[in-house]
Amino acid sequence: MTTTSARAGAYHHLWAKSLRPEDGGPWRWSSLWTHLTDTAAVMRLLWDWAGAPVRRVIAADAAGDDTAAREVAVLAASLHDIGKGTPAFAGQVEPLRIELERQGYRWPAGYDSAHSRDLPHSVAGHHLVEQMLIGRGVDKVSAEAFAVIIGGHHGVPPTKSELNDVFDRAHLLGDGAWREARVELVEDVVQTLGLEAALDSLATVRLSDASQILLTALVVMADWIASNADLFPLVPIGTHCQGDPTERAARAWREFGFPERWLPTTEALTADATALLRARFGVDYEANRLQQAVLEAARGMAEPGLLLIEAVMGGGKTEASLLAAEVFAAKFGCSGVFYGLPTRATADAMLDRVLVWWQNVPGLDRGDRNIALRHGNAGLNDTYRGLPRRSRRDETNSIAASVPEEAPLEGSHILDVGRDEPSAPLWDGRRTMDGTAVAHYWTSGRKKAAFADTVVGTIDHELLAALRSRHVVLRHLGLARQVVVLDEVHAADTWMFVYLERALEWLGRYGVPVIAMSATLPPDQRQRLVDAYENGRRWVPPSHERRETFGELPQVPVHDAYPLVTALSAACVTQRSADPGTPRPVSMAWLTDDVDHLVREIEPVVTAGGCVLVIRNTVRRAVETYRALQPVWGEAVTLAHSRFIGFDRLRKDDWLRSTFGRGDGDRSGRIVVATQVAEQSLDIDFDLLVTDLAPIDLILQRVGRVHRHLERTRPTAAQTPRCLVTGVAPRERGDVPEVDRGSAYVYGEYRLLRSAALLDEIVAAGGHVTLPSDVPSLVRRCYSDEPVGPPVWQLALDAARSRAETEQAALVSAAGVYRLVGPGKRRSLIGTLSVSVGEAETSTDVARQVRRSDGGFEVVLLRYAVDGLSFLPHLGDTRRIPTDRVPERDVVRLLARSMVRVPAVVTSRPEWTDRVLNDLSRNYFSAWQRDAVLGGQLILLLDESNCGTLGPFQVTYHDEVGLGVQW
DNA sequence: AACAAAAAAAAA
Ligand SMILES: [Fe+3]
Ligand SMILES: [Fe+3]
Repeated sequence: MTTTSARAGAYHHLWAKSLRPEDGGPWRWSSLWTHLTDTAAVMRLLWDWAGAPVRRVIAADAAGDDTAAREVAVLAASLHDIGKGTPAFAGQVEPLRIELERQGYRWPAGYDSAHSRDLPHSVAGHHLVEQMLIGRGVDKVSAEAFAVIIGGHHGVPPTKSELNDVFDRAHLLGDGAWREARVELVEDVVQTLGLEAALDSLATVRLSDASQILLTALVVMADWIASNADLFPLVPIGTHCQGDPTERAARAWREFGFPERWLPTTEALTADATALLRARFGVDYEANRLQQAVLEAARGMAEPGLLLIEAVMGGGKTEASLLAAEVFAAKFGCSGVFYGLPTRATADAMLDRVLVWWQNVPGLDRGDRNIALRHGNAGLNDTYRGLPRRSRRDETNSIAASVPEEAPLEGSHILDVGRDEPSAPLWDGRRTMDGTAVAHYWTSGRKKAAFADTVVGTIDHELLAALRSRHVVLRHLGLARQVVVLDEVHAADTWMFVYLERALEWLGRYGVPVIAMSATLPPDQRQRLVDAYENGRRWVPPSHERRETFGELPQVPVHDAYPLVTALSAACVTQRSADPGTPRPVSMAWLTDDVDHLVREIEPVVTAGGCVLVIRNTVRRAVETYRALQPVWGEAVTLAHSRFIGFDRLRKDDWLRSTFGRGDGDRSGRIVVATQVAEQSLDIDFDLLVTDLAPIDLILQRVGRVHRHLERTRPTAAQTPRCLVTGVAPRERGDVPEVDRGSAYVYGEYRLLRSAALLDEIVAAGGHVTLPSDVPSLVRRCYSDEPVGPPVWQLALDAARSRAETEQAALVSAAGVYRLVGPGKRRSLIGTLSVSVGEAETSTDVARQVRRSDGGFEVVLLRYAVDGLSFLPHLGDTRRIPTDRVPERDVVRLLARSMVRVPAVVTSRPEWTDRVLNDLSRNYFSAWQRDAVLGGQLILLLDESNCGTLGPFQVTYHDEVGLGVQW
């Protein structure tokens, strides 16, 4: 439906998109007018999708007027690519440039299409819009706050210096015909969409930083939709797209088939807890005390806030959190849930449970509901892949998902895309072996994942909202629509906590209800979470020059209870405790750190048919212990740690679960030697526990593995649950312990000494702890600085403390370099993602990551033979693996399960790193790079005896011992 | 020259 140039006015020849002809077909294009009006019309539709919380944030800057706020959003969308109306951009495509020249446009002498990079259209657009607003009498601060949405519509807002440079590049901006055309274009667009009032409103609307972020994200999303050539087809050059933009957008939106957002009912606000539980999860049992307490707490929260649930694993927390999430969604208008977990494996498991809830939870919405799984290997999850790929409103109710495409999009060559932008992404691409960034993960699911109503993923996807990274605004928009649930918060280390706090500030600012679940937290961390959320919530409209005075931050009472439910709402903290369950006494004792003593303790238990778990703090110690026990007990000894390929880890986890889980496993006489992998979420039970000294919370977590299943009958030698703590050099009673060096590296000497002092106390008092009632006070004391231990320890404790404080401070400051600025700190987003070279080089620990990397890295472990690559033989798949193309799906899956982490030693010196990377670079297969799972992965090849070389190191792999690195 | 576990990484 096109005709030859129907519209008068030279501005109609400005272009936004062009399509390079394939096989010599005619050029196609989209005029700037078309693209701007399309994007603006899409924005009007997106406004409803955005949901109440997002709209409230933006409307607050427009005197609470939702319609006025929407029109500001539409205006921003209608101007987003105005920077394409410049010689810098418009000269890039020859045939379009020739047409423009015919219309009277002129290019500066010596213009070359490479000049477009000197003035990216986003930066030009920011400049033009800011100048236009200032010309209309808008003050500079408000003008910048609006203009930066245009400046940031490609994911990175411009910096001050980039904006200053525009003044020196006026020739690329263009005057005369260019300026006139832009003025006419804006007039036409504004009139077409009825945006006159919105334009006038900018004189009084000063957008806050939060609104700037959400509006930028909405513009990006509208732009992506309006740039989809299936929904908004390009037309042959010389013709113009016909039809009313609003109608075009409405048709496109229907075709797009985006599921209607979840509109929760008010049922959860009043219904009985047990009735809700049964209806949402299809169970027949009654709601427990914790679930009731959580539901009550959520109902009692008048404003969006933070709900902190400290309780043991398996206490019905997941169900409790989703009931609370439904309450919040009903109260505050959230469209779904973000459920964040610390690992991909736990996220995979959670998807199944959240799916049940998502299918059962009632709503006023009709049709499908959107859900996404968000983590690196989401594409390998069968549940996720099994969900319908696309949804249409007229089909029956089902869950729709955005599942990654099998293969990257090929054959389309949209030319304008980012052509005038520096090509390096803000994210440092994966370091590849030939030194160039080739890490192109491409899946259609990835981008859509942020837009799903409900998302299950790794907690990283919440933490990433606090990282200075390209398109971080999309993460904000996604989360601002949701109730955020974070599980196993205690697992966050110092580095992650830095990001967790900042992310909570922003969530508090957006009024996003947050449910955080954890084992007992030290009071200090509890307070910091509350402070972060509350600090974000306390914002001042940017039009107010003076900062309003708020009261003191609410203090969280120190309450040694477990389980404990802490609720922050409207600047008030309330706490509830729930039923702690059956008290479990466990006897605790020290054990001398050598093989003889260990054997002597294990022997009677094993002989009597019991089973033993030995947890070591380092892989080295675990392997040593395994090797020492094997001569005595042979096959009865099993080793578990993280330096196994995924295939073996799954195999071992399954075996652990079936052998030591509930039910009758073949557990008699068995010994498991493990690192911290056995501390994680496995529901396994042993008759005796031996553990290295660790911070007390982790010891208690490990203690949770001994006599975990109360109903089980035990051998006489293990009638009482016992935990033996070792990993400390022999000492006289009362002496300062000398902790193992590796343990000190992992946990820090200070925390270990404090933990040892508490254990000495326990032993001196009879050698018993009672779970869970003793947990809170022990955790509190281990993580505070209050005096512990006898007087002779104090010197050592003080020294260790000051070292710990120095290290902690260094880590926090390194982690903070790439952290986003908090809400309310800046008037505009200008430069908000940039980090100066000076800052970035303050320490070698500085990294643009939400988790600290230790220098180790993952490799795919494969066997090399003359006729090609194959899997390690014990995987039982003898196929040769093709390297000239992306292998079949099941091969890719097995490749993903052939991954193992190489320890950090190999990169502990730059010269080794170089040699290691050099070795790995030989196994670079360009055909694999376009696969989402394989792209950028490092490959390590082993010979027939499972040996390989990595720079100066020899590598071995054994399916029962794991990866060994020797030198 | 020793030292866990865990995750991330495309655009209009
Ligand atoms: Fe653009
Ligand atoms: Fe655009």
